[in-house]
Amino acid sequence: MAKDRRQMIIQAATKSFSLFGYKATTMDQVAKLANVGKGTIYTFFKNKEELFNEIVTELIKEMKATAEASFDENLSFYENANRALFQILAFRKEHQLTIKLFQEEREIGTPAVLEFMERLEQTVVNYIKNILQTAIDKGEIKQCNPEITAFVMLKLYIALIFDWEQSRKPLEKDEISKLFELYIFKGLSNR
Amino acid sequence: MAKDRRQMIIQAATKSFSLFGYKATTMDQVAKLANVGKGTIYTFFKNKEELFNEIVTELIKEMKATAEASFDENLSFYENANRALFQILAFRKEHQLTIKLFQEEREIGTPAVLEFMERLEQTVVNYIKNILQTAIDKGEIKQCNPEITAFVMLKLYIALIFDWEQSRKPLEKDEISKLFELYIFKGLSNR
DNA sequence: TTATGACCATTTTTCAAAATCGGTCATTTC
DNA sequence: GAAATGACCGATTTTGAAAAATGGTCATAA
Repeated sequence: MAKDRRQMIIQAATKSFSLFGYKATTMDQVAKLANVGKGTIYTFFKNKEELFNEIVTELIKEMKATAEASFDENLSFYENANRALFQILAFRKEHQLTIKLFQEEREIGTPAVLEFMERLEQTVVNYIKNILQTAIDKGEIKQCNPEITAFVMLKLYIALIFDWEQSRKPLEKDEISKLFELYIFKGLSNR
Repeated sequence: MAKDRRQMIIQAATKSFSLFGYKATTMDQVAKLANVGKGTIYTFFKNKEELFNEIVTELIKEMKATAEASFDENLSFYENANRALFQILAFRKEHQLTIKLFQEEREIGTPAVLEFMERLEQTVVNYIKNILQTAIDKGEIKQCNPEITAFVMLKLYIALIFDWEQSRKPLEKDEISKLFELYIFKGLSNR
């Protein structure tokens, strides 16, 4: 039962963060869930925030892996970007930990959680940026600032998936995909 | 001094809302500023929220007028949309009342203020929607859902003006204009 | 050497008293 | 007598001090 204590602690903390968020998770709670003394946690992690960082760093890695897994060399830039963003935002919606943290960001604004969100956004933007750079180099898309473009693509996706359904009927997956193509890729112009 | 009491009250309330926001403005405060008894306010306005609505309705009208003033029949759809959105978001940044209300939305989330924000967004989307519909009818741009498109355009503008400068160096006005043209109008595709 | 939980300083929560608020209406003003 | 007023009311919010809880430590136990 008490084999790899470090793993037990991470498991327990993940569970608690997912259920209660960062702020409402106590170290006593984690210790109890992990079946270790509280002091033991501090032999593996400097403090609560580092324990949290360990977990969310892993989460971000997983998200990146999911996005990368959906990448297909033979598909167009647009197809790949669309897939990547969709995977990432689907991940957000499906994993209890990210759901809880998004809620905590909005409702409490816990600094550690805000930092995580920034890191997450930066990671996504960087990933899309790479896809963009490749497409630019291949001449598949116009010259453009990859950082700003990646940023805009992410914001567009968030607008279509999250913001739109704040007040209107949610859009279907392939509707979103079509709109994404229209706005960012093809452009509205007829000339 | 006590000429048009209604105007005095509106002036005083506007000042107080601009300085302290909706929640932190008291009816006593407004009465004092307007040099009237508190009861007098209630002979003109049903309650605090209606006084507020009167003022922000006027504000929204002004914004719309500013946007409409910058409209030029002879310019392209892109030019007009860009001008309209720029005017509107510049208005936001320059008027003390909107600045304060945006802050209150983020920091407190006062219901009356949230309602105003929704109304504001809806008005902007509707206005852009009209410009879009005209451009579609003229065949200047592709067939598209004008509501979603207007929504996306607004969100893109907000992303470029407000969100980007949360963490990075603000973009210049003509940079934003160029990016807007690139993403929404021309599209990234080289094919 | 490693694990632990009683312990500590600090922060957060609680909760009741006090203050403040939006709104009313009997009285005053013109 | 119509319009204006501010003392007043019930409801909500703020305050502040006591109590509880929390992150982190470290002397002791395993």
